[in-house]
Amino acid sequence: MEYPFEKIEKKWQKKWNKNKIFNANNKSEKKKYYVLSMFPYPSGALHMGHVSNYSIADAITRYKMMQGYNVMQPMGYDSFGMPAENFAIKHNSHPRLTTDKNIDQMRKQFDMMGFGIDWEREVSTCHPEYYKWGQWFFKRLYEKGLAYKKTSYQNWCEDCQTVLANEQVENGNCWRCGNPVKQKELEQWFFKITDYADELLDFSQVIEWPERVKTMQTNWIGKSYGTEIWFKLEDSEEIIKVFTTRPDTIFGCTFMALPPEHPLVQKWLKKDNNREMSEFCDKVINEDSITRTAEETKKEGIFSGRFAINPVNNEKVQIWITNYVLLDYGTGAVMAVPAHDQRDFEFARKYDIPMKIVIQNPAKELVLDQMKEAYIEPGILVNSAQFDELESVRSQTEISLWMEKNKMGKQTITYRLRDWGISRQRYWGNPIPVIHCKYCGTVLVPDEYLPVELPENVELGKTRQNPLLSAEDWLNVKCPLCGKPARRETDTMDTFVDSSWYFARYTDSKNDKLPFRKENADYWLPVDQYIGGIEHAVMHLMYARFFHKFMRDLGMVNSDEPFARLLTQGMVTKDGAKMSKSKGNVVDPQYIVDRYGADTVRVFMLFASPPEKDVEWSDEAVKGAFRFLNRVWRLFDENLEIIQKNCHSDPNRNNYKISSKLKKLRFSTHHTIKKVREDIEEKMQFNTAIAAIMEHLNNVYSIVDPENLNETEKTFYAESCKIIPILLYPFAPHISEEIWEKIGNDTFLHEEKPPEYNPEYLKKDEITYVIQIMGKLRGKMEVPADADQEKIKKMALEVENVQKHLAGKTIKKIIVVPKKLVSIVAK
RNA sequence: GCGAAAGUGGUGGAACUGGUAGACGCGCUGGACUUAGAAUCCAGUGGGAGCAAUCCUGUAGGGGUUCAAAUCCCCUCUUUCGCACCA
Repeated sequence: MEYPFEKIEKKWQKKWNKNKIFNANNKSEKKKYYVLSMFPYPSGALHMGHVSNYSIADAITRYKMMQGYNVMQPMGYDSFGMPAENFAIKHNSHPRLTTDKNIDQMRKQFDMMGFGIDWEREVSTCHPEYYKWGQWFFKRLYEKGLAYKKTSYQNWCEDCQTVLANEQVENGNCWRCGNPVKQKELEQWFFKITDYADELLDFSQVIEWPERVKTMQTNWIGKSYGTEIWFKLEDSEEIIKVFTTRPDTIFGCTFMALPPEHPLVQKWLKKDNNREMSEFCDKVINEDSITRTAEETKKEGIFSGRFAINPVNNEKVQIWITNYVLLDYGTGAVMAVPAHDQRDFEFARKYDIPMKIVIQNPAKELVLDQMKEAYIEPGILVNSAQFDELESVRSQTEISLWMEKNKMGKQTITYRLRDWGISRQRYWGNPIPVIHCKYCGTVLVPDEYLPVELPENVELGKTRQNPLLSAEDWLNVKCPLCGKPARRETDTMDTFVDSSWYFARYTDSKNDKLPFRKENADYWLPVDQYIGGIEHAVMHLMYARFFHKFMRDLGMVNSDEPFARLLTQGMVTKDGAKMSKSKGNVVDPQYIVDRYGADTVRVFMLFASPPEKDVEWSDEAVKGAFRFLNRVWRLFDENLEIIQKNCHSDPNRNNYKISSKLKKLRFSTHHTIKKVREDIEEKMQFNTAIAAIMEHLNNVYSIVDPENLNETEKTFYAESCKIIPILLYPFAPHISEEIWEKIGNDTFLHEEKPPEYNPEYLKKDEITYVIQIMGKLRGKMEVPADADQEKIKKMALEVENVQKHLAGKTIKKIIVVPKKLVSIVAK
């Protein structure tokens, strides 16, 4: 007989709902605990990744409630974005329709899983009540000089008249029409995240973040110290600034490398009318960024016909236009030192550009003709005028200071991090609250007119350009300053903007005067436990940190970091691969819940592996989880009366002697309490916690005749049963509540404190020692707990198998590891 | 190429600051119950030798430190993830 999971789960979901136990108060005597899972994109149905993510979050939520915290677990939807727009284009519908439908479905499925969500705080980023405040933040950023416009190159499809994301470029062609993708220079909005670069490198205010996420962000920001060097052009007063981390190699610079996008190159192109040169530049620029940055791409270049002057020795160096320099890193220009930089070396060999050794290898003298690769190690400076014979690493500061003094350059810091481009030429996103006026320029929409609502009557799919251009009523407005006809900005914001502050909105999600009240934010923030996929390690998590710091600088929050603890959970795989429609290995949670119930799915997910690791889906293992819950159910079903009668009295009250079997069970009870609590509280390792409960259940089942126990034993037996629903509650809440009620309680389990273990019951009279001889296991023995070292040694030597192995050998040393083993060294 | 993490039975995974490798689950084998199946229960289960006690071997591969290594160090291989012509 299977336990009636369907009835039980519905019953308790209703009860929780009715009693609003998951609706968190913004004021409380209790300490707060904010549990947040990354909100989902409403793709339609819940998938296994969601189930895994939210099962972890819910286990933490419920456990923290038991510990007496005022817990908030909110939920919402990251509901703007390309998929909905693409779907609408394809099916000639509207993104709002499908989005709302998907959200309704997902909300139902969240409830079916029994997650303890505070639905009163629900947000959806595509609702005007929410996106109004994204626009509000845009304005604040603009006012502080942190939102600005600049041109940048984008993937562009001439035929569709639209910008394409990298994922919409298929083999260099547009995903929709198949025409080749070009690079187009466009005006785009940016947020100046680089202003916060140094602070984003500082992780001292986060309590627990995985090291690797911090490393990834640190590398992404990529702070490097170096020198900016100013090269004059040979035939003009113009200056090219280069950035280098190796000023010690400056005397070895034999050419300069510029990207085709460099403003000087663009200028020369117009001036020279050199066909070869402009063809080369066109080719490089028009390669989409994927191809261009691929490792296999060959280094290519063309001589610009111009020379620059190396300021340190006034030597003429050729200026080359190349495909391997990036416009937006450093100063967008490179001083090439082929003898000491591998990329420059390859390039120089290919185009027969001279090289010069300026750093000698102290171990083995370098000879130009024999070099097969650049020498990038430290060494001794040569051919470097007054710096000859200096050690290269130590010479760096000296050379930089000398250049600074002689106005040839300066010491500087460069970041790999670029400003955050937030412009999207799409409909289904948050409109940028800007109006363009011929006379007044860029004008912000006044706060009282926010939000700039998305027009509903747009032609999706008919016109190929940004649909907002087709909404003429919306597009043409009067300038708020001069009242003359003007046009709205048609770019919408990157959806990462919406998800950069939602964690704060949850603290006051219905507020229509402000994004949120400070008192609420100060009470709840930072998020105590954030949970989500590792794929967001850099982008989302860094944008959110940036926003949080900005909100702090506006005085809206008083914390430095949004997320105190971070757990990056693994993905759900099947047959060793990520579940995806294209691979056809998707398992639908709905089907599994219908068949086995939500508790089973949750237990499986948490039991299959530690949270940060991938979970390999297995139909068989799910049955195992179901079997376990059935065994729990049956235990209480078959022994209900005896448990019910005895579980409410203190097991220590009577003092009949108890058998060694019951002592063992008592040990199991208290050992399990200790283990489960440690696994959850210290390690967040739910798989071993569940394993411990399973083991304990096996121990309880080893008492086959509970009716025949004496009164004291019965209470210990009942205690061993009673802890099961309590410990299981965070993982399988429905069945636990039902059992809790069955054995005669009228409270909810989240009101029950995690049980305490009694250290007295964990003490053992005898301890098993292992005996090793020369590192090999040779015997075991039971030793009284109070035996001293000498006695333990003596006992070990008496063990028969030990004696056998010691025959004919002399004992050199005996090591006793207390409560563990005896190790004998003998020859 | 750079950076990070990982590699343990047939399988998912355990193993505290080095101290009985394989907890718990799945699968498999044998048995009980059953007309039969499902469900359930009992026993066994890294490989090899042996009736057995026991012994040998074993945590990707190779070396090392140690009384003792899955764990620490060095080298190699593989996989996964992230980033990438970063000057």
